[in-house]
Amino acid sequence: MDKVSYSKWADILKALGHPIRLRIVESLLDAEKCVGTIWANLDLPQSTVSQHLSLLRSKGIVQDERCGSKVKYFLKDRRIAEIIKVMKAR
Amino acid sequence: MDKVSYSKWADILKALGHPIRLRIVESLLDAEKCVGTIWANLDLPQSTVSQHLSLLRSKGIVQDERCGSKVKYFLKDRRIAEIIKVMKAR
DNA sequence: CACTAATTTTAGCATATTTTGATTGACACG
DNA sequence: CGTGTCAATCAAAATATGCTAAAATTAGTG
Repeated sequence: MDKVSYSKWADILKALGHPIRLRIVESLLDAEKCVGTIWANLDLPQSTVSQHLSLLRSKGIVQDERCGSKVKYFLKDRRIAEIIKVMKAR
Repeated sequence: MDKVSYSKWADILKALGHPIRLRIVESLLDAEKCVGTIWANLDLPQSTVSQHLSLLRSKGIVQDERCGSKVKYFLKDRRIAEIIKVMKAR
């Protein structure tokens, strides 16, 4: 792995390395969801959820798409899903 | 994934989410190494390396074993290696 | 024991991250 | 346009992390 990859992947892993963000990402494994739906599962202030989404977006882990008055989020990199699959294995 | 797993894996991913620690872990993929050898590849103060090793150890990512005056480190959880394999894919 | 090499630990400081209320922006609808 | 809903951003406080330098530990050797 070259230097760029090290810091890129370190950034990605760091972004995943937070319980709330990990839950958000896992909730997007099977389907895209809008912010309100993600928020509904998390018992946290709306701004907190939005900040975490913003971080995940800035690292290229998720992508958003406006859909009328809502904003949908979905996973952007297939490998993220694979990493989570490894974690869940046994 | 249950709540305990979320915070456990978030901790693990956070620990991996640092370029130095990622390099350390990657260097242990193929073989165990003593601190001096790990240090030699990193151009950092020895105590800094030791602190990163200590963190990786506290998260159960690596394990150490004293061997005379040296201390060897090796990966403890096979799944960590699998996560890195996913990262390196393409 | 004294000396050296290998490694860890501690302490302090600078930076970065996390959280949250308040504010702002975007959109739909009457 | 005014209002309500959904979501992003701002700003400030609290907390956590990373690094350096110095001191401490542990083991091997004469």
